[in-house]
Amino acid sequence: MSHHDLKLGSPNCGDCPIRHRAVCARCETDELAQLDAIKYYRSFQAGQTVIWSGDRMDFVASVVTGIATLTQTMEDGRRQMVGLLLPSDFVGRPGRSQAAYDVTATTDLVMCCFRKKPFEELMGSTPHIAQRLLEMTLDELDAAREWMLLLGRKTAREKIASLLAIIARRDASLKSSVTKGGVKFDLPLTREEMADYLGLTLETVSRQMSALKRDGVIELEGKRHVIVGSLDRLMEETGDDSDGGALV
Amino acid sequence: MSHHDLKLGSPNCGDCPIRHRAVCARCETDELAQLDAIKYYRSFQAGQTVIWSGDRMDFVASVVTGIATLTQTMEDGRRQMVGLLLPSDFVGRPGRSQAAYDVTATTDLVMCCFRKKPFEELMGSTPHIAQRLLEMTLDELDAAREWMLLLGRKTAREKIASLLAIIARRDASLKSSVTKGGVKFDLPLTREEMADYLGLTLETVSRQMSALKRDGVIELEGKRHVIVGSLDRLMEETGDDSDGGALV
DNA sequence: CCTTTCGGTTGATCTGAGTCAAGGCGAAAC
DNA sequence: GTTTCGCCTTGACTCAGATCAACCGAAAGG
Repeated sequence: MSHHDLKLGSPNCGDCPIRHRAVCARCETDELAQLDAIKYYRSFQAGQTVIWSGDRMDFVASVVTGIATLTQTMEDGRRQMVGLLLPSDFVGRPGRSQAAYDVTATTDLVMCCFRKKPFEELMGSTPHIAQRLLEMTLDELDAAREWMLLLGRKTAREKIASLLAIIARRDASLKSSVTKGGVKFDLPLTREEMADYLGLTLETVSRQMSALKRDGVIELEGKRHVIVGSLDRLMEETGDDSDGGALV
Repeated sequence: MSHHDLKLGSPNCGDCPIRHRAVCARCETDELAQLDAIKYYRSFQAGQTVIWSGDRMDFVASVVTGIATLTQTMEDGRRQMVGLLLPSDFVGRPGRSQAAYDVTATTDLVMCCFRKKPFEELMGSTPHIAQRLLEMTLDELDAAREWMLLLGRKTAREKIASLLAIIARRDASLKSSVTKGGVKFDLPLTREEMADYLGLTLETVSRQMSALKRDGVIELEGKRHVIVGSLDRLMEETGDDSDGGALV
């Protein structure tokens, strides 16, 4: 990871590279200065709403620390999570003035915001940034499509296993402690948030978590701390192809 | 729509603007020539596979005429459509050498392909193209997120109505014949393809189509030709907010 | 012309996940 | 220390959509 990967992020993004991103070809240090000039930080407490769908949004931002979610809500209250923002992920879109989704902090959250107008101008003059953004957006589109398969075709058990695998994987890469197959991590989501992610009810989430525990796929320490004995065993439950499908 | 919107497309893309896209700021005509130099056309018959997931893919492309789908398939055969490519839509991603999804022609199809290597180089030297691509990708991400809400939270009836509304809307904008509320169009998808789009079985699709007919929301002429008396009535069935939610 | 095939419809039945409802437990509040 | 509240679990029952199966009609192909 080069210093360029930090461009849209913050001083300590180094802690939290979820996905590896390609390194830029050229080095123009004044970009950083220009970005610095229009950036500011905002903090939110767990549970706080960052912005409501439809609200005026005059910034774009990237997550520094913590976790945020994008959700859509139907008139009658049915909710579907459509984005899970981890450190280094990006929110907002150049050329749009209203938020399209509810953005909520699920943990304490720090975001690095860029005022939209100057950011757009900078994007026009600095091809680099559009390219980085394109790359990130394409990654997110891939994630969304994986997610669509999950929502449309997987069983409740497979959905849960898939979500646990996603969290385990990112947690492992974060701590870069590739333990021999056993992994421990804290769930950053409540049962209800998991349900909104997976298109299930919270009762079904709870039942399937219990079932996976009963069947020895996972262990639970309290409600939030998960221990996965064997990641391979967990992966068997996801319904996914065994070969991780790492497309470059 | 300016001539720039056609850049990644083909001579007759003018026929098929599904979504309006912003017009570029500057006019550099040699871009067109450069793109022309690396492009070529490929035709496929309805039902033909353009490329299989995992296959080497040394081009990126955009749809000129016809419709293609992106689908993911699980080992046991469960299938989920994750993209519906209409004229002017883009496939492939710079910086990736393998296809991530099955791409299939559902109607006769003409694609405008660009050899990947030179396209990437061109993208490096022409900021313009990355910006267009970013914009298109963001649109697709939004569509994917709408789709996720559909897959995760809508009932079978709402799913069908939503799909019909999507097709009706694009068909209307294509023919730009904004009839007083009544619309006719041909379904470009089989019941099975609709099912793969919606995360349902084909039987459920068929039953819900019949139900919508019985309830006077739509009429059917043959199996494929749909008549929607009132788009508003159809929209009521989708579960979506009434205010179209046109975010700029 | 008959037969096969393909896409579609419809019925009967089954079942996975939703719904409704009753607790449990731990942390914060009083 | 006990009450409250938020989050989670579990049970009983229901139901939307899946599954299995029969059948229809149009087009293709011999």
